[in-house]
Order: sequence, then C-alpha cells, then structure tokens
Amino acid sequence: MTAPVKSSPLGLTVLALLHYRPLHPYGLQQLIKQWGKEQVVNVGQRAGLYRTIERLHAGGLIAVRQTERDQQYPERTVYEVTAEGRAVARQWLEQMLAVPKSEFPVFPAALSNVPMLTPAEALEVLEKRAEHLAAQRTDLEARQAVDAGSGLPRVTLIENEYVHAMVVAEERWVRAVISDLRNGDLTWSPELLAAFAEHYEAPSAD
Amino acid sequence: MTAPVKSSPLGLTVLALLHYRPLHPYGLQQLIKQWGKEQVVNVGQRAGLYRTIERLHAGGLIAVRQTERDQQYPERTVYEVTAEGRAVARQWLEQMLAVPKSEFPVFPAALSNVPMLTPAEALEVLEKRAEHLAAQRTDLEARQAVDAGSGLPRVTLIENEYVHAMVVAEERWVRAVISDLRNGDLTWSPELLAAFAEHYEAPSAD
DNA sequence: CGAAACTAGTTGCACTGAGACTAGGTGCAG
DNA sequence: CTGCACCTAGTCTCAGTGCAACTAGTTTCG
Repeated sequence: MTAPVKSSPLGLTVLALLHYRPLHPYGLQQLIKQWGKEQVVNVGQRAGLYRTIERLHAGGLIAVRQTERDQQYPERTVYEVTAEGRAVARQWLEQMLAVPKSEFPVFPAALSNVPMLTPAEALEVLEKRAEHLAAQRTDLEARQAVDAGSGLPRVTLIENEYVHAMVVAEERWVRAVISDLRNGDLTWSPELLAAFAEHYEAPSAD
Repeated sequence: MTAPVKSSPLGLTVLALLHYRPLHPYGLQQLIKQWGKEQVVNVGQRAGLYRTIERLHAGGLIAVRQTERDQQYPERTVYEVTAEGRAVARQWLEQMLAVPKSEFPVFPAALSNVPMLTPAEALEVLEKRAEHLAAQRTDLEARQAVDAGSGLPRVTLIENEYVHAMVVAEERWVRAVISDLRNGDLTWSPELLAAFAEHYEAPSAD
C-alpha cells in the first residue's frame, strides 16, 4: 500500500479531465484554459501541473497510455485515469464540496491589523480595493454574458457564479465599511487603542 | 542590501504586535490567541511562527531586545520591531488591503468538477456544506455577541465582521443552488455533458 | 535572415501546513 | 509518592505550492 495521494484542486481537475479522454500534460493545460478554468485552478505555471501529474502517477491514480512523438515536438506522454483514480476523484470531490476548509486568506489577516492606520488612511486603501473588486466583478459579468450565449449547460459554469457571488459580497462589505468610515460610525485613535491594549496583559514577558 | 522579506499574514501580525511591546515568540502566540486572531492568521503550529520570526530577524525588520531566563523555563529571546520593520509593516498592510490577491481556494475548483456527480449526489453534498456553514456562522455570531459586551472598539474586531459576511454570502449561495437543484432549475445528465464535451476539441492529442 | 513569440518541459528556491519529537514543569489521582 | 496526563517552549522533517528562470526547438513577421 503506497501512501495515499493528497488531494489538491489541480489533482482533482486532472483526474476529471482525464475522464473525458487520455491526454498529455500540455494538452491538459490547454484544455483547462479552453474551459475557462484557469481562474479557479492555477495552472499558470506549468511546474505545478507536471509535479501533480507525477504525484498522481506515483500513486497509481493515472497510468501512461502511450508515449508518442510528433517529430517536431518533444516527446509527449499521454496519461489515462485508472479505476482507482476514478474512485479517488469522486471521494476528493465529495470531501471538497461537503466540508468547507479554513484557508487563511490574506485580506482578513490584514484587516485585523487595520488599527495600525489612521481612519483616513484606511478609507483610502479600502477605496482602492473597492475599485479593484468592481473591475474584477465587471470582468466576470462580461465573461458570463459571453458564456450565456454559448449554449453550454449551466452546471459547467457554476464555479463562475460562485466566484461572482463572493466578489459581489466582498465589494458590498468593503463599501459598507467605507461609508461607515466616511460618516464616522467607524473610527478610532491611537490613544484609544493604546488604552484598550493595556487591558490585554500578555503572558510573562519581562 | 539583503533580499527584501516577503510579506505574509503572520509576518505582518508579528510586526504589528511588536509595535505594542517587545515580546518573545511564545508570548506572541499567546497574544494572538488572546486577541482571537487564531481564526485569521494560522499560528496553530508554532513552526511557522518561529520560521517567520527568523525571517523577519534576518531581514532586519525585528531585533533581539534581550535574552532572559526565568530559571524554570527555557531561555526566551525577546524581540522588538526596528524602524525599518515599522515602515515595512505599513507597506505590507497597505498592499494587502488595497489589492485583492487571487488565491485559489479549493471550493470553486471542486465546483468546477461538479458535473462528475449526478444532480442528486450534488444536492446531498451541498446540503452537508450548508450545514457546516450554518454551524460556522452561528459560532461567529456567538463570538460577536461576547465581543460586543467587552467594550472593545469596533475596529479591533473588524476582521470578524468580514469573515461573517463572507460565510453568510457563501451559505446563501449554496442554499440558492440547493433550491435550484431541488426544483429542477439546475440539472444535467451524463449524455448531455458528453455531447457538449465533444464540441471542445482538445489540442492534438492522439 | 534575424528577432520575437510560442510550444513544451525542467529545475531550483523560498515558503506553507501539518505533524512528530524533545524536554522540563505542573497538577492530580490512585 | 508515584505515575499519568497535560502544559510550556522550541526544533525538525516532509510534502506540497507559487514563482521564476532556463533549455531548446518552432513559427511568425518585419
């Protein structure tokens, strides 16, 4: 029994795509891009893809179908998913969908240190973020408009709906905070914070 | 000129806490937990904390204030933030707040492979997720109720508001999809998908 | 015909997450 | 009063990730 392969978004996607047909690594990357999934799986640098494939291969979840050479191109190894790979893909997928994993994104961590700035400075940087989010949102909306015309079944684009919903939610939240900063519902001063900091006595320090 | 230190949520938090007072690594961990920031910065395993501190130290952002020994405890090194550390912390914070970084969480990646399941199976796993999210949400709400009574300034707890808003948004989205699955607004079958998959001809494969 | 850009795969490095391990200290129960 | 569990404090290792550079052929276009 070899050590079980750890699940990863890219690993799952590779297994899923190999369900449709055996393929070589670069072809997988192309396919991911064609299906518009680069937004969501991170295949930007190929290194991760090759390493993931190696790992899946070592774990027996995929197997070499053939190695072909098309003279002008370097040798390409075509992989196919194994029976075990199918079973594992399903388990991974169910796990990933059913239980939310806590992932420590940077924004909330940064937010927790926002008292380091003055309210005016915080307002400024959050306005920049709101603009970035708005740009991202309109991008997503444009993409959705295009996809709507493609006649693809809705389920194949469901992840875009999710990403959109989350961006919208974040933008709304940021704008709400901005408005609280503007009208003074949310404010602070270094002295006020210092006073409260003293209540929190740290464990034996000096 | 030594290589610039890469920013990280934990690095920022360490610098921020050392603004209040010089402290040793374990004390920092305790402080993070006391302030309820373990939700958001990931200091669960100390290894990361020690490595981060080493890195900040090597980069000149923090300096050794003293090494004390409290006989019964092992030696503890107390660090303080340097002038450069203060400047860098501010830059990091502004960057992290102002520009959203795309981070590839697993859920959207998993969603993009949801057609591997049947609609009925998808419904089942998403219901599990909705329950997990609801539990997480009520936890956050309980915590907020407690915090509200503590008299702490709102800004010091702002990250909890954000996390709550995002959990709520995700739960709403998941429940909306569940209801679409239930009433048939969202459905699919293997044959339908196979038909569409053929339209997407992959780059030279065989 | 030469520069730039694309195809395809490889390599290295720094960082992260998770866990095990050491090693002394403290509290409690049998 | 001894052994067990748990706490404090720090270290180590391993697998996995993100990012960037590098090789080496290929096509495109001025």
